Amino acid sequence: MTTEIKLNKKEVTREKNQQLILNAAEQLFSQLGYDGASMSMIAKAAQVPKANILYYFKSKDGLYEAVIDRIVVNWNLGLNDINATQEPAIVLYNYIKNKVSLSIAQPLQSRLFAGEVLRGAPYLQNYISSSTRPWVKKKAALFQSWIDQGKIDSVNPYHLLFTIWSTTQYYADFQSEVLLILDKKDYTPQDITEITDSIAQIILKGIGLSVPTKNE
Amino acid sequence: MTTEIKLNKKEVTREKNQQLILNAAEQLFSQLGYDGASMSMIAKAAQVPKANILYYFKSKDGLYEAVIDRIVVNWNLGLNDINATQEPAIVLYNYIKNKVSLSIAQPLQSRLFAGEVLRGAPYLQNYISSSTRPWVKKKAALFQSWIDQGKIDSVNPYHLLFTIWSTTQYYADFQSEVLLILDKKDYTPQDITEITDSIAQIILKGIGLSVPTKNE
DNA sequence: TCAGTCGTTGACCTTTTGGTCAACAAAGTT
DNA sequence: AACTTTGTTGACCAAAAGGTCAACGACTGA
Repeated sequence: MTTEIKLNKKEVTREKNQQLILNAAEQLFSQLGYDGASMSMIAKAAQVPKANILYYFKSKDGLYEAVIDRIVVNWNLGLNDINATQEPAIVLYNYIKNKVSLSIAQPLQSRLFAGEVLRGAPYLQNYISSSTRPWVKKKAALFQSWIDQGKIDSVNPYHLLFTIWSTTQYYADFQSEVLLILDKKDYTPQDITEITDSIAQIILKGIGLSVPTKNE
Repeated sequence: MTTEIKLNKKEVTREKNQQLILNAAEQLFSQLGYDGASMSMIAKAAQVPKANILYYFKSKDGLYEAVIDRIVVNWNLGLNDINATQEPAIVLYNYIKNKVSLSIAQPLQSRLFAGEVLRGAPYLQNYISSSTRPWVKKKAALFQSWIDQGKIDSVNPYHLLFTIWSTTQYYADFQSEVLLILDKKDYTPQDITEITDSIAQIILKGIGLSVPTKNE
């Protein structure tokens, strides 16, 4: 029964090497896109022979899918942030705050994902249809119930969600443009606070709420 | 003096062929990215020998830059939409409406641009620094003056602009995701109205304005 | 200890890449 | 008509792409 407990030396190094490769691949795919990043570049970055990557992941496609799978798993962990039991203002504020933090903390993943979607999401269609869509549907229903109870203004729940996503992801995906315009080298902690506040203020007030004061 | 008036047969076909090539290149670069689209694919799509493209544009880089230049020129035409003389609500509403229309009418351009920025904007840095940044600065000053006059709420003007950009572009750049979630094949005219209304409602109310009734 | 499995890797393969070139066609100039 | 300039294009090239393979190394289990 406990077959997965004993980790051979082999299995340990296997896991380690795979993560090493995935890290390098994530970095390069995010920076250069699927076609822009070559197997030999990834091999060099991971300090591993190219043939070794092919041994683990079968093909470039396989590697790319593995990279995306890992991101999706990670992101799913934080997806259920929207909790129905609290007040709308608190729920939405926390969701926005978390999304901004996540975007800025993990821009590579956000950008890789964005690049995928930009090109028609060939590797993500299944995931979006089977995971994201039902999740969105549930949250849209929650928003609708808030509307029906008069807790928030009447807005299309889907577009409300898209508005939150677009504004929060923008700072990761279009980081280079934002920083160029703001004439900065990086986001400071103060920037992150300002971004969160701006977005939260506009969206919350925009649907008839006010930003919650600090009593979570 | 009037050397540019007489268009030789040569110059005419030159212009025509260049536009043909640029159209094909725009399409393919937008769909597949810089590295994903190859010269032979573009040549085939434009129904022109590959060597001919190289003759006109010198290199793949040259072609890419030409494609981007054309887009930038087109976009600049619509950039000065924000007009200081009218009421904030009307100005912003029209700007949002135009941006949504433009995004959905010209998704290829929006996505090509987005792909560029995503990868660090290597070909756009100069343009952003020299054109976009000053423009943004001016508009931010206008927003600030509205704030000082108490016409709109106090929000960071830059982030207000980023919010407008992100929400309006989202429907072009992430079209595949949006359509998958909404379970649609294309945006309908009604969708466009709903998108515009949602965004305008949230953002305008979010800064203390109300959506203008139909009297431009 | 000794098979047998799993992992490692340099050499090698085919295909495609961006790009060159030389020979030729077509227009403009005199 | 002769000459020059500009455009056209198939054949070609070196480099790099993704991927295969066979020989070898290292660990495990009996």
